[in-house]
Amino acid sequence: MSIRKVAARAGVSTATVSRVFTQPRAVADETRRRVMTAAEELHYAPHPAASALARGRTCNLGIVVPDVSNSFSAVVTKAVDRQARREGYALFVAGSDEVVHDEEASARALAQQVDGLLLVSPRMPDDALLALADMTPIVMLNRLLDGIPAVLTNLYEATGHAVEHLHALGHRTVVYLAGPDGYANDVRLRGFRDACSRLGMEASELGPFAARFQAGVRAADLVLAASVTAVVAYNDEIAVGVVNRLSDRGIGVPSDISVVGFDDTELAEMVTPRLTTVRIPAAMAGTAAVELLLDLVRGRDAGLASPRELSAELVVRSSTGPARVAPDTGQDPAP
Amino acid sequence: MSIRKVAARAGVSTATVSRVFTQPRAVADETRRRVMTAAEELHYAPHPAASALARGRTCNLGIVVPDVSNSFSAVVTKAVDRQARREGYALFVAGSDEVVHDEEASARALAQQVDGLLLVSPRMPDDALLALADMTPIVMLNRLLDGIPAVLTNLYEATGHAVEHLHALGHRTVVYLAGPDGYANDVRLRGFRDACSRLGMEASELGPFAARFQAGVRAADLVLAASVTAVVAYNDEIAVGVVNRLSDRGIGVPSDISVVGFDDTELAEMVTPRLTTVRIPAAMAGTAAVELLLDLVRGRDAGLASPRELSAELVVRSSTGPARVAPDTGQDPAP
DNA sequence: ACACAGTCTGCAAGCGTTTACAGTCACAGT
DNA sequence: ACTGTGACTGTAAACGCTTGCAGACTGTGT
Repeated sequence: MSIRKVAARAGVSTATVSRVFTQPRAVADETRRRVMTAAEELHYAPHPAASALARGRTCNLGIVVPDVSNSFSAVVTKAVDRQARREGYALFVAGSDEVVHDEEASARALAQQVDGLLLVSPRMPDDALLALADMTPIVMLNRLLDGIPAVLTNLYEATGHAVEHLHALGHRTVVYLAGPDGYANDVRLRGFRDACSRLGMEASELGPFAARFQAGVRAADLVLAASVTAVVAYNDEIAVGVVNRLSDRGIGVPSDISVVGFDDTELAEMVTPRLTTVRIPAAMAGTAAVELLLDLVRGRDAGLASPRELSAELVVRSSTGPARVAPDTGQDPAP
Repeated sequence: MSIRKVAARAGVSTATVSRVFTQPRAVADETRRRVMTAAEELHYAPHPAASALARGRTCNLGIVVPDVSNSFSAVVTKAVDRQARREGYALFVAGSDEVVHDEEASARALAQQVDGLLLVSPRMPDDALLALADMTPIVMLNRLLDGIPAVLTNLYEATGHAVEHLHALGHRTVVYLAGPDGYANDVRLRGFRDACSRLGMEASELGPFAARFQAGVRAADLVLAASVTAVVAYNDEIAVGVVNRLSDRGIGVPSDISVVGFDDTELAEMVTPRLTTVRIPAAMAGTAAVELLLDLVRGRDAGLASPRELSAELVVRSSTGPARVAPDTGQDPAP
């Protein structure tokens, strides 16, 4: 089942067979048909490794995500997979489990055998990223670094909207539940702090927490001890953990405490109360990232200039509501 | 950065460099050190495609899942990714979106460039599977076919337990919400039917539904029209959709209707009420599947004999409870 | 008739590794 | 001194495909 057998059977040279599969129009109709027939009869399919070796490209892409089973990552991956396949590329996936070392190792390993690499919320140091970018084209999601194309969202503003929303509901003391260190957390945190100080709200922070449900459950008790009326959580999973634990302890959401999440994963609509959350267009980001990446792969120098920015937006549902009169914080609202 | 440059720099032949990377102990210490130094200085790393071509193996595995962003698939994928990496393999992922044709196409495409393939709940016809198995070693999850190794769960029994559980709670009319056609649905359905008839329960079926939340929402109204007191749903997502919609319509779960899901995804603990569900050990299945696959790849003919069976079990939570007196079904219980 | 362009095909040299085989060398045994 | 052994290294032929180059052929314009 090598190209030679097919060539022999069709009575042509291997070059012709190769052309039939890579540039069909360069071959006469009659010849092409003969070759195709022979190929089918022999169940021939070109050998990807050989092809990759000869052409210097693999027609494979790779994606490295923090957590394969995280809903946000999964949605991104799904979109990427879809778009990649549509463009004729197969997709490697690797999860780093938030471990920087593994992330870097996986990325380097994949870099060898792909035409381009997608890094979702990478946490490795800048120079590691630049080194990677030297090996293969890369595009990042949710990370900013000069010289590396990226797809971002206006999360800073959207976080501000979330805080404004809480402020408008009468909340004056808010806590931010941090996720794993990194750009993704930084931008949320900055948006949170800036908005709070702009609006004169009392802002505090807890964490970092793992971006998981159980971490949220754990966080809830800390939140309660912090005497706040509102919580902004790093992502939906943490937010849901908080909500569940609060409910278990008899604290009403949003009657006693309001909770805001991030991502707008499917989860947000499934839990009770439905989660107010900052929607990040994960699927769109995945698709856009693949397009950007393929532009690079194909030599168009798009995107290096300025990162592509998508719009995140606050989705108000039922986990946020009017603030209760603040618990004994010792300070009254306006006189 | 080819092996030749390294060889030149280290003053040895390419064969020696190659050996340093593939069978280090076949090279004298001193030589090995020289080669390593040269390699590092040149940032050399072996070219995977060339290596694959020469050795006939790629050190890549592939997995095809019905839906990348589905929680169950994602957990399996995560475990597979982890185990594969641990064994020195990179992982291709492809989602079929439940489309049989895409599933088969993806699988065939991947089969070319992997040492082995994992098929999660494949829905393609038997002969397509056998054809695939001719191209590359494959292992299936949640599908049974003579001659192809698989990892299964005793879902038939576990489904029986779910029905018994409902029966014990006094339920006599149950509906099963079917998922996409295929083995996974079949085994649930058989377990459901058999248990119902064994226990003398009135069983009905609706569907098939897509294995998604929204499909469950839609199903809920059909359930209500069917005048049953209990529901067994194809998976957790559908179950949660049902629960949510029922709640929205003022129907209590479990006070009015009990709901059972499948998979025991993280979701099950996050929603209100927490979901009674049949736990399928997804991560364990993924890990086991990789081990089985690698046994095959490495030539051990394990697993062909009988599929590896893991145990699924009913996890009782709060979405099931004592049956209400049945609505006007026109028939009384025992006289 | 002849030159020329255009279309199609084949030749053969890679692409970067691996590995069977053979060669070299040092050393131990006789 | 000679052979045998083992440890190490090099030679060179694959692996299966791509592609620049050139040759063969057909048809057109003059």
